[in-house]
Amino acid sequence: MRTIDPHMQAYKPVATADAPADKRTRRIEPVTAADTPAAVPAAVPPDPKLVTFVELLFFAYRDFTREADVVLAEYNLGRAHHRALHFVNRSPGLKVAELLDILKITKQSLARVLKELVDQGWIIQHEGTSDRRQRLLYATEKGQHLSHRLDTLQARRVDEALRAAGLDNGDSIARFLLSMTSSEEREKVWALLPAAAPVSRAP
Amino acid sequence: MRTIDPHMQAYKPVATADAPADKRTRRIEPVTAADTPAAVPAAVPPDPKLVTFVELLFFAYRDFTREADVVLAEYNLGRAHHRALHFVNRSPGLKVAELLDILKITKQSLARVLKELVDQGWIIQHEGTSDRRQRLLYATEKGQHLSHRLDTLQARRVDEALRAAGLDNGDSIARFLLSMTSSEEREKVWALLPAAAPVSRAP
DNA sequence: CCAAATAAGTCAACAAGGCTGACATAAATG
DNA sequence: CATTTATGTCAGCCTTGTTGACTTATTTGG
Repeated sequence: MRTIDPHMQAYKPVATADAPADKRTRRIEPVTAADTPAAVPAAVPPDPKLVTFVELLFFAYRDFTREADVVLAEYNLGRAHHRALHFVNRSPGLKVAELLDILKITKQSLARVLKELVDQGWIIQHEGTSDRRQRLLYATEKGQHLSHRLDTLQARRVDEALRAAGLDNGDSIARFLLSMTSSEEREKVWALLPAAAPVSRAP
Repeated sequence: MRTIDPHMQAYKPVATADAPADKRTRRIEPVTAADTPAAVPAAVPPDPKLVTFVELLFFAYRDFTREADVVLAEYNLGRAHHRALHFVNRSPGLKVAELLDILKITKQSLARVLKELVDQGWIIQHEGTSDRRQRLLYATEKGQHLSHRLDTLQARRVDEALRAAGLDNGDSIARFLLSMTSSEEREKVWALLPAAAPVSRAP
């Protein structure tokens, strides 16, 4: 089993074929055709209109990220570097632990990327003043320039899309996207957004 | 076939001056501060409000995909399998070439994933009727069930987000997302969407 | 009719960026 | 002073991308 979360092992084979299957705690065993017979009443099919949004999100993200990739490739950097640099530049003095919580990757994964960013002079680390164990992260001038360049590229695309969608004010879209984040994360994401953010109060 | 690599090159030294390296894979000297001097007029800084959308898109996608991962892990499947299965189930009889164009990955990458999906009975391939070179892709009943389950999961999240954003009708969001796709791709994406799709005409 | 183009598959090697587990170090804290 | 915390590191593995160089059927165009 692939491990996404440690607690995933909890899913264990359930019931026999005639066990009433709870939709959310489904079985695990390699599902054969017999496991999903026509006899099991098919759940209400997902609204095609809603599925459209899922697909649009995929296509939007697919193309959106590729644009920055081209620039990053000039410097032999990848998306992982981009994300780290962006959030560091965005929040100067960010702690490593905070960055980890934003990116939701392991510290070993981040370490590899961060090491390259530091070695190549995109990011510098300063010892924390109140807590000298901390390595506060700052984008160098060079790092700020690159981050700025990438931000501009992506901001332009967002701007064009907002206009194309006939929206001078994208508040509804911001609220939609914020609501798409996990509820447990929403407050943190909201807190991270700039004061001028196009989202009002979190519900 | 593919011309853009989303992942970047190695940190390995490339080509001497007489070896005309591919533009995309050329190793570039570490950019020093001198490469981005103040003399180059600093562009207008990106609107923080627009950058917010970039971040929200990141967070939304980050959490959105993790939800399906949990289900996929039960079957030892990954996101690559999910994407392939989804679009096959969505368009029964899809050609391999079409799927490649949707996913924007190489056929070698797809082959690996597709082989597993076929071997494990999620997808079957039929010889094309008009063109017998084609291997038309269909989700098996089992594959349809899984795809349906994942779609339902994601559709529910979209639905909740639409409601939370106070939108009974998400047309503006659909238009926004469609506009976020590359202009060259937009027509194809639009054509793929179901008739009931919440987007009117492409401009 | 046959040469060339096309649809798809395959082998081999490699890169990027995730992951786990185990351990190291310095500083803060009770 | 023992323990916890913030961070770093080594070693190895997995998924999913990539290139390049073919092969096999089948269709198509001259």
